[in-house]
Amino acid sequence: MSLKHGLIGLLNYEPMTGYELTKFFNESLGHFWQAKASQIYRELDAMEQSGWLTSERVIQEDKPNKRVYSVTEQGKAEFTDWLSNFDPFKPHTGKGNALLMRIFFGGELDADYTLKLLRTSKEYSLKGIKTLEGIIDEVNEEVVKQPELANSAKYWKLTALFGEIMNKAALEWADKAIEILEEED
Amino acid sequence: MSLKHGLIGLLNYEPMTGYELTKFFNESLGHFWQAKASQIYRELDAMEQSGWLTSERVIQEDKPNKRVYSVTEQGKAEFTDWLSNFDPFKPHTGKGNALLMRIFFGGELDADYTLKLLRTSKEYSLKGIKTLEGIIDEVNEEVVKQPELANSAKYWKLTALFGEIMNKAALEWADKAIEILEEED
DNA sequence: TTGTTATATTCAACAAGTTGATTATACAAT
DNA sequence: ATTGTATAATCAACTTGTTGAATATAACAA
Repeated sequence: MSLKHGLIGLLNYEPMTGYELTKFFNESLGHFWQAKASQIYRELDAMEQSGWLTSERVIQEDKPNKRVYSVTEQGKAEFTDWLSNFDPFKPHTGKGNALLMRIFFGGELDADYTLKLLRTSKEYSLKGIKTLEGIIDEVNEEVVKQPELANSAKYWKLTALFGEIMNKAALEWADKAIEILEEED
Repeated sequence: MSLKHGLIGLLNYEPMTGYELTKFFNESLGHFWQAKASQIYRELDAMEQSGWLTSERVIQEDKPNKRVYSVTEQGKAEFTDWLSNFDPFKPHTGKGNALLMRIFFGGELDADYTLKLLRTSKEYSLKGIKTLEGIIDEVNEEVVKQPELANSAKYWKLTALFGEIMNKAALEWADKAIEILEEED
């Protein structure tokens, strides 16, 4: 799971309450991953149980009291571990985009690491493009054998085309990202 | 949920067993949505409970016996309903891509419907591009205020750039798809 | 005869995410 | 007084998805 790690990543910037985290998370990583407050509070609790976080009750007078979470050494170790161990070839399960989550926190590690990530991601996209072109060819062959499928097949190919275009875009992005990271040396 | 509807969609082509469905699903829609056999059998069971499917035990001599699922009238109604009611502006939760799932089964409806879907999807992408450009601007403003964020911000912007490029690609895809669907009139 | 592959299904446990309501405090505006 | 808004957190129920094993039948090959 990466949500937990995304939360640690943000708490690493500065200690926060669940309330603040919820807003911060959805504002910063929100364009590729959103989480509900109820889930975030639950994860926070679980991470405290695991010893990744500690919390402290802060009494307020102008507002309701709050609980501020901080990352422990163990939590930091876990985060760095998560950040630096990524296999883009392992089909990413779950909802969000674990690659982007790691890129987001790229500033915490050497630029070299992110560059490596991006280059591996390019290979992944290249592989995807080939697979999808293969799928389109297969569908075309099927239609030769069963011409009555032609109409349905048109739509099937549209979804494969989507994948192809998206993989090409991901490739383009990785190239631009590499350029941006390399240019300022 | 769309997995259920994807399964009905395939069963609509022809009645199948859970075993066949699992393979068929992952081979056809697999490039944007994958499901494990254990989940598919569970959904099949749930849909039979809901009256969307009926099943029949088929005794085989050369192979283990099997259970063949067929779509009921109620299931077909549910499927058509799902297919023709889609709000691309409702942030799509869950894992797979519900838009693509609908496009995949576009052959079951008027081409006009899919065209409408694609045009709405374009608006959605356009909106996304603007939002992401806005995010990049905001991050840049933040960096002016807090120059020490510059390094981290570089990575944050990389994720926004990803979103921007992806949305542009989705736009490009929708245009091509519209072209393909329109050309053969 | 033993192992392998393909067919076919089931199940328990867990992890992750969503819905929606509820509770509480405090300030500001109407 | 009441309504609205922001802050702050909690909870139960449910849905969706993953892991991984277990069970069973039969063909086929070593």
